[in-house]
Amino acid sequence: MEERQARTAFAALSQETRLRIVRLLVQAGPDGMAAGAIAEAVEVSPSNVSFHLKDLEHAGMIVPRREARSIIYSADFTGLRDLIAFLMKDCCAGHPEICAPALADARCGPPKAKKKARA
Amino acid sequence: MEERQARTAFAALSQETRLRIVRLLVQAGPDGMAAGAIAEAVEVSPSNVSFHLKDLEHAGMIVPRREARSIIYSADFTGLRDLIAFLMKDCCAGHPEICAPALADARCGPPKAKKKARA
DNA sequence: TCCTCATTTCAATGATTGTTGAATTGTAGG
DNA sequence: CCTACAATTCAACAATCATTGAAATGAGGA
Repeated sequence: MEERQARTAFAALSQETRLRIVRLLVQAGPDGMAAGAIAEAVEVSPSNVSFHLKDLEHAGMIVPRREARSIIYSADFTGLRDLIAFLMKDCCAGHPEICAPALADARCGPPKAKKKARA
Repeated sequence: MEERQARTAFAALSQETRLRIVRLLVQAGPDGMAAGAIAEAVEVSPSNVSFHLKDLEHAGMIVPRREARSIIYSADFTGLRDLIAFLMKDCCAGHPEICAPALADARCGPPKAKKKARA
């Protein structure tokens, strides 16, 4: 992933409404959600959600598809994956020992049995 | 990491000069670099670099220490690590199989022997 | 103490970005 | 074809952010 594209993605995720949309769509999974449903869920006007959806799409964080009268958006897992990879490459550049703990800490999937309070 | 803090970090990394500073400091490692040296490296005015350094510090991406007349900044690997963890938690929420490839792809350390063109 | 160097702070300006409501496009059903 | 509905586009305005140069702070050396 290029630096410019990464910056665009970071900018997209830095805005409250947009980050909420992304998290919502990640939760929703591949099925995605219609623009209207997203607007309702995040409580912003249709035109505003449309504005942010376009931004997220441009940033490669979500992907749209038409379905009847609705437009369904879903998380672009490839884009998210690439962004994580970009960040890790930077962070780990020459210092793998420092970033290795991130992997353990991020532990994909549901928490199995936390050892202590460690939110 | 809280969502609000993550947004601040994303915002910090979304700006060209700031992202360049972070990457520079990651490369520099724990020794870090003086503010003046950073300004020279990224080719912006001292006051401007100071503005961005403050922002990055606030975002938890870099950490300052005084050394004689200079102020030395270095990458905050803990902050970067936490941001990666935040992104992975989101991305992987319920979909570990989708994000797992990110780990292999980000491969900490120098590339060993790429199989093909896979930019 | 006085002087110098490194960095930060400040105020002003220009540039981006987010929000709003009205008008528009595009899809489906009667 | 006409109506209803989903979503987007547009123009305008408010708000936030980046850049600049001058002035201020703070640490060391003479």
